[in-house]
Amino acid sequence: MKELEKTYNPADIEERLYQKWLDGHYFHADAERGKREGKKPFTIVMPPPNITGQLHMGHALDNTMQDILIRYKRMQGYEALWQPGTDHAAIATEVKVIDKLKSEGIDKQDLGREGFLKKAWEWKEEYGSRIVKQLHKLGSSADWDRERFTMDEGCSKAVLEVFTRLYEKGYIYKGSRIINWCPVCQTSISDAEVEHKEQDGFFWHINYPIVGEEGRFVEIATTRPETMLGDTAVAVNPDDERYQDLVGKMLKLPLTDREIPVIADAYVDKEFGTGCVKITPAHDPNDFEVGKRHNLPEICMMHDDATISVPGKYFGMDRYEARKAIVEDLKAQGLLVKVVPHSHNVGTHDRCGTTVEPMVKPQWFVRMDEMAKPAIEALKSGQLKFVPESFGKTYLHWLEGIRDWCISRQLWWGHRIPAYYCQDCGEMVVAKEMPAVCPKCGGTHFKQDEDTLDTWFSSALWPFSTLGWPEDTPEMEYFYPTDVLVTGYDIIFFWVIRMVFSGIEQTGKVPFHTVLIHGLVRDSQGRKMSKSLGNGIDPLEVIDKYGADALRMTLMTGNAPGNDMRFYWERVEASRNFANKVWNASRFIMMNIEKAPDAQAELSDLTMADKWILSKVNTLTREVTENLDKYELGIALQKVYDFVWEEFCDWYIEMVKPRLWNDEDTTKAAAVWTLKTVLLQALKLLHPYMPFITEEIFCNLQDQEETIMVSQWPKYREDWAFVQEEKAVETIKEAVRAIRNVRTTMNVPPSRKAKVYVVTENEEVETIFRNSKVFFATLGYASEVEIQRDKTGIGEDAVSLVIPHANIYIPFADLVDIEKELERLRKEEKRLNGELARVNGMLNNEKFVSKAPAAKIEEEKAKREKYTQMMAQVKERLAQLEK
RNA sequence: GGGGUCUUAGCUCAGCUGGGAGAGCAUCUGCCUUACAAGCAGAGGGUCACAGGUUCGAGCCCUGUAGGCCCCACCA
Repeated sequence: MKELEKTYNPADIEERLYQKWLDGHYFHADAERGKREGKKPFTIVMPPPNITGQLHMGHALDNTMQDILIRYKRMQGYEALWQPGTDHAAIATEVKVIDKLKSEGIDKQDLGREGFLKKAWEWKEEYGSRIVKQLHKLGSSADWDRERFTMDEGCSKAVLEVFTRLYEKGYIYKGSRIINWCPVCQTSISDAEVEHKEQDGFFWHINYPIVGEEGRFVEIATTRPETMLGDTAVAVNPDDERYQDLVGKMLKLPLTDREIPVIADAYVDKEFGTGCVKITPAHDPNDFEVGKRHNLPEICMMHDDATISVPGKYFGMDRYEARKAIVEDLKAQGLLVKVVPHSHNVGTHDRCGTTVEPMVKPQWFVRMDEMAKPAIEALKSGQLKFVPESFGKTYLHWLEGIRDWCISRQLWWGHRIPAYYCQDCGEMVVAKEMPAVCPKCGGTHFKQDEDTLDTWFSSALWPFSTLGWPEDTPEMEYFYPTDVLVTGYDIIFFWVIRMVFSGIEQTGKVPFHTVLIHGLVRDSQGRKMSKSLGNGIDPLEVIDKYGADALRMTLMTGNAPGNDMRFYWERVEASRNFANKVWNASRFIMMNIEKAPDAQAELSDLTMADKWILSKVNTLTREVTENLDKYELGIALQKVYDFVWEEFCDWYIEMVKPRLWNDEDTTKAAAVWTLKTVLLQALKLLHPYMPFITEEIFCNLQDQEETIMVSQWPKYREDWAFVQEEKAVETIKEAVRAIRNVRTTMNVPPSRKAKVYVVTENEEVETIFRNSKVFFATLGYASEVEIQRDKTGIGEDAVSLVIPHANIYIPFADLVDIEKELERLRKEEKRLNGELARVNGMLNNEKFVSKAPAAKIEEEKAKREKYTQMMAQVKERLAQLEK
């Protein structure tokens, strides 16, 4: 056993212990071993962090929660697999690599696809493991032997398998649809990647001249005048009396030489704007639908970078530049009726903030209607559960209104779409490998589709692709479906939903039964932590300064599932203080173990105090286990905290000191045994939250087991439930608190000891106090303690305290002020009066007595008895003093 | 436009199936008591947003109101 430092210094132990765990392969889960030993599997797949990522507070929270669950289950004897890995993060990485190349003076296009991918892989090799190393510092007990990457061989194989299967089933198709286009990233993006932002803009009212009717116009209102270059109609509501005669007429499209028809479509809201809507099928999703219904031409009027592509004056202008020019020209021609300020929602790309441009392009889509159904059913039937439950509604709402998923991206970094085009006849073949011969023309030259897949396509397969699917691996058989998925509410749409329907479709099973949702970690003022604001706190800095345990604890205290939390240094300090408390309590115990190194004790050897704390830690064990099973991680931690600090340190350790200091004491061994036993058990309950400090102390405290990580999670024991002793100690605590309280109010310093008389006629209470004299001495600053049946020998100059079934008298001769005594007693009388009024109110209520549960009634009756009895004592004492 | 969520002590937040309002920090008063001053002992502080309802009993369940936050949505 080593001597411990006076204060806990995490930096001294964390790295060493993590290395020990790695060397001991404690993180490793094994399907064969699990099966052989008849263990139940417990599996969590880690949300793969982007290879471009740096550990931030969100990761720290997410992974701490997972680590807590995994460590807990591992200690409970499950074969616990925490499957880690990283995500190739298509756009994010491509952008990073492009930037890096740019700084070296290299252009992506010059490198060509092959050359670029080579650079991208180099980038991945160099930076991809950075975040993994950072996760180590957090103490994450993931099975790093199984670390995967979304673009590794196995995951890529799974992607090919899923793509070809879905294609054959008709669930993946290629088509020319209107999609969200990012003009800066130059790629299509999915609906989920579009973020709607309220923007102040204008409503431009423009007159479109009616052909053949000089001087007559149709007034339309638009927020995007530049798109008129792509207009192919103007629509009115078929029931709109104002415009009945216009339908079918032709309009001259200003600034162009085109004429477009007026059509009638129910999509138009008569009440909104002018009731006339310009239709631009190629640049607006609604107009696209209208266009389909009316067979309108789709005129694409922009290049991929959102510059104007129609020949003429505006050609090559940026869309906003063109807007200005067009408005000016309309004004000049007298066609601009008015400009009305108008705020509206604009879709932006969530990665770069660019305003998305709807475009019609040939893209690949996943049909969602059929696959959404079982995913909805999974939640409704209870096979899938969200914690907290309300997020289930978010999930359902999205799935019920889901549209087809655009999965193709015009990027190079990612899984290339396995579609091959015959260079002779143009036939398209979807296959896992490039075909040798064209099934249609027999040609042998093929070219693969240039597009890659949405990065979420591969993440959607993560729960099974990482376990070896599509192969029949032992891991698939044993660990799948997984158990819990832990993630933030911000990626339910991106990831959780797609994993669920992919899992059901490919494996026939819901990939996990519980989704544990957490909120965002915000700054002290409640703002989102962000790079641009510079308000982020780096978890690694917190670890350096206060240790990983303090960071983890800070993230878990007072945090309820799904709720955002604020992070600030004072909270870390509080956590650090707790770690130090645990450290010092352990230090105290170790110093005393030396006095009885091999202390063994039977339950019958234990004193009242020993049994009390044993009973307390036993109850704690049951409650913490229940809370953890319900994913109430914050509550469980709070309970361990309260137990360790208040019950164990502030009361039990203080109560036990006299026994340790007295060489004659025959119960010393029992005390040492209890201290050690209770501490070890508390450490185990705390270990999932604070793995490092608990491991260090555990190993210093005993030498039977080499790590707390795989020690057995404690169980509730009937033979450790000591009801009587718990009650007795509570009585003593109440008495001690009353004494301390009165001493403080009277300004008596601890150094001034005083004799304490306890007067009681209750035999049970008398026995308790008779056996507890020492506690009055050490905890209540008593010089001597007399337990007696009456007031013999107690002068009138004593302070008196009323506790249940007893009076306590402390002679403070010179300090006693009768007036203050009376005041104190009257205050107590008032309090008791209030309590009695409440209890009587309930018990005198017939309805309460007839309807409330019997146990509740008994409880209230017991209280009434207690308060009545105390009240009698107070009254008696008051009467004495008032004389 | 729809949906969700929050409103509890000066601040930040817990509060499990309804049964006498809690923690941390901050404040005030004493203590360097041989594990810990990153500590010990004590104290003050709350019509649980508001209004109704259900119930013997509501911070908790239901309805409405006000305010905050979030998500979704094609009103040009």
